[in-house]
Amino acid sequence: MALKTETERRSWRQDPEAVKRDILAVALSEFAENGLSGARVETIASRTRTSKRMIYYYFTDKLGLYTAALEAAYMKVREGEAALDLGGLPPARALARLVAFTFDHHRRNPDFIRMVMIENIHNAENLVASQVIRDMNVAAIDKLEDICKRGQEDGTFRQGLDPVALHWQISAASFFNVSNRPTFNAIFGPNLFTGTAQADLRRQIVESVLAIALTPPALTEIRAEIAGTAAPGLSG
Amino acid sequence: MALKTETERRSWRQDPEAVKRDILAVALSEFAENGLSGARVETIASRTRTSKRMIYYYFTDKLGLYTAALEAAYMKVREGEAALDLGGLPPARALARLVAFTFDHHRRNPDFIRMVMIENIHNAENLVASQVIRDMNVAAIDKLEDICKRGQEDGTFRQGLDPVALHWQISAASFFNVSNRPTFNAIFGPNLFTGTAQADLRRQIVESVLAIALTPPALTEIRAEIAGTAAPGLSG
Amino acid sequence: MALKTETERRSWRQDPEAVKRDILAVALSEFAENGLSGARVETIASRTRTSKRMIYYYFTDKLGLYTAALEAAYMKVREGEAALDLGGLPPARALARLVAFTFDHHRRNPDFIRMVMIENIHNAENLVASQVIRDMNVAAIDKLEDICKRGQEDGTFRQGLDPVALHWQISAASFFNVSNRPTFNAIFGPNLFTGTAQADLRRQIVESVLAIALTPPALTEIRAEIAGTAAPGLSG
Amino acid sequence: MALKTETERRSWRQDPEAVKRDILAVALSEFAENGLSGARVETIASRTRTSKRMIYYYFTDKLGLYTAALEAAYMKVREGEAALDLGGLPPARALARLVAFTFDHHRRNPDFIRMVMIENIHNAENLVASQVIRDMNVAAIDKLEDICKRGQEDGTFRQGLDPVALHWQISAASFFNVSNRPTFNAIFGPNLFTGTAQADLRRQIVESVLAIALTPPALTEIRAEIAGTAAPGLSG
DNA sequence: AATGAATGAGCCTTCATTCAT
DNA sequence: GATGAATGAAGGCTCATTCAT
Repeated sequence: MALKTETERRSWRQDPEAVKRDILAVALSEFAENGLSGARVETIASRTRTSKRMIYYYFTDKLGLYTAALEAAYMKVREGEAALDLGGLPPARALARLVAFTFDHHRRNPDFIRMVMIENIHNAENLVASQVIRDMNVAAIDKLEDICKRGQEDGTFRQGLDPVALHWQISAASFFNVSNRPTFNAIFGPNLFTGTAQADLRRQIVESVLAIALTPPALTEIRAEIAGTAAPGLSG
Repeated sequence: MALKTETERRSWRQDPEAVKRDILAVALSEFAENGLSGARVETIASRTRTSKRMIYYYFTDKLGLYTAALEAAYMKVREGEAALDLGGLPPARALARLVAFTFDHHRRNPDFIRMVMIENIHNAENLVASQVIRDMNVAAIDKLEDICKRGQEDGTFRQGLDPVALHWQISAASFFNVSNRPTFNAIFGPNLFTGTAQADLRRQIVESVLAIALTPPALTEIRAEIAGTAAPGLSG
Repeated sequence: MALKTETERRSWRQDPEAVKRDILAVALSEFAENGLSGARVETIASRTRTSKRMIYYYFTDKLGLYTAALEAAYMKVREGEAALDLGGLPPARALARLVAFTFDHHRRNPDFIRMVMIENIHNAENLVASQVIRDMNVAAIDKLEDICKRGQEDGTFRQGLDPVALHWQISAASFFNVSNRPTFNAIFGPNLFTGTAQADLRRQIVESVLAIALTPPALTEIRAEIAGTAAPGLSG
Repeated sequence: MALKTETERRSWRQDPEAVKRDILAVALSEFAENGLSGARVETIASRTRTSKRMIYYYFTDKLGLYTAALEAAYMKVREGEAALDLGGLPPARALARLVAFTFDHHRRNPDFIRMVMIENIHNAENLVASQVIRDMNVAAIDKLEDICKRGQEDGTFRQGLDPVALHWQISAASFFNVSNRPTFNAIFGPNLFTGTAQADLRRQIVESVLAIALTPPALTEIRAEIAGTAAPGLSG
């Protein structure tokens, strides 16, 4: 099969990590597109620089490859999140930026969203089995927890706020925006997914989350602030 | 397989509609559980009172059966929604009740949620192909459109409100609450899915949607109202 | 593959039992020749009038086919044994005939011997799992038990004789004669497996078993008898 | 796989014979357990202190390794037999001891028995190909031939006795006792393989062989002898 | 309308073996 | 001598689908 020339092969031989990365990248895209049972090992292999045999050499079986791809998807997204710099922003502004960033980040990573959808179809069985992913996600709301703590200390955030519940709110809107776009689009048309409508949605989500987290006076204040300036952190 | 007595067989013979319903119910549950490629025609047939041949007789092929199951899922859910009686409620209260109802309704119909997830994985290709479903969904926001119109007429709702965008907001939270429960639960634990936490979430979603739709004075007013009474429409 | 004409196919269509028998006969010969892991489903199928797919349709998997073939081998051999008529022979003569018959019967059924060898290599795991075979074998020493009882009643057989132990003696020689012929032949040459040498071996085995079972006087008597007549029942 | 420390490695480095012995021991046990096609080169390698590559380096291919293991099995057993000291025993007693020893020796070497079974399944093809084994086996009945000669010279053994046929008798019982234990046990229960039953079987086999080899008067005599003494050579 | 039998394409996986260093 | 990486051929098995009655 796979007609690969001898020179092509030599170039990446003896670099197992590169081979694994290559396989993983293809696998991620195939699984994201077709699901666990829908993806074909054959197809994955053919899009790879290596052979089907090497997939089994490095990943044991189809499920092993899927799990590795799932982990890779999480890792990639978490790395992107880590790049988010909330600098010395005051809590309210930091939260606003975090929400907007999440909304944009999810839009930029549809493969990750699809992998999570697929995992949910499978009742998160493989995610549960992966200690790697569970560890990563514990750290995922560190930023949010920090913001909440600071906001409560300086009195701008409500007391009794649950960072996990707040994360749920942020995720719900940002995730749904990508995951359910096909059906929503099919039923109600593409209007909501154009540039300006998406910007409106994002603004609304930021608003809603702030309204949940902030005390009324702090909310009034930041609204005035935002209205008075072009929000540089929200562009994306 | 499944040893079915002759008398059992006769009971539903000559009733093609019953046979189709039987097949459809099984198919829905199997597709919802395993996805399109994950579900097995063999398994569906064995859980049916009929044979595999009848599936092909009535539904042509696997995809035909899947599409029919998808339509059945939508139909069942839309029927449930139709039962919602917003009576002569004033717009704000009607909206609050609609949001709460949607949240509860989605929780009660995980199979429907899963079918929609699966459709999204398949880029809504089969939903697009089904005129039946598209028609149903146009009617799905009739209630919401009516509420918006009435709210804008009596001045309690903001101008320039888009019913579809509002529907998006309502759906996002209600859908995500069911669709992503497995992964969310796996990562952050089950706390958010207990009775009281779910009630909190629902209240928050109602709040957020009202905050988006209502004018500030109307919002202040309904908050006072709700605070003063046990909200009877939100139970469930 | 398997170029089988349409007319060929029609002749045995809709006769599932014939198809199963056909598969089973081929499977028995292939497993006996190559062992469980050595046999190829592909090869079995190609020697069959049907396709590989039907093997799985009727026998679930390779192990299922193997077990069925093992059962078939036992069944065939036990049927052959059932044909042995010990009539109203006195115990000593009946025993002599039984031993000689077993020796001959094993020689005539090398496939059965090989299946039992293979089962022993697999620690009799599949035999243990087959209730069918275990039941058959309980009946296998009925004849011998009857002979022993009669012999002890008329005083020609020793007291305290164990039919199972006697069966062991009979089997050991008769089985080994077939099972170990290849290695024995390779090392010591083919002399022992020629017609006259085999006849000598058989006579010796009959002698040995009688010596174990009979009381000294009865043994002396039957030796005289046998010497005086050509043993018609022992030819083979 | 198998994390082996550098120091471990050095200890047997530069000692090719030790490496070969190590491989051979593992191979013997794996082939004996699983047969030729059932054994996995991978598994053998992993149980070894070396790598898979070394197997091919030293033994060319799987069949080469199997043949070497077969030879090793024969060699080990023949060495054990060589240790048997028949001293200056009179022929009848020597024969009795040889039979008893063989019975015990086979019981102690089930791996060897299984290798011979496997060879028979393969029609002794590899044994035939091994000059080493054929030479060894010619010597295997030297002891027996010597006993026969001495017995015929002193008149205690019958004339016209074939040492090979006698070897066949001894082997049949001793071999079958180990080779067919799994199936026999599965069908008739474990009774025959307990300590006392095995002792009975051994005594019976010794008896039978003596009955075949000795002249009637010599037989009577040795029976008296054995009855009068605890047979020291038969313990095991 | 209904059914058990049959089918071919293709899927996941494994095996013994060899290459490059 | 020694090793991890790599390979092609094939092996067991499953899938949606159709045939003959």
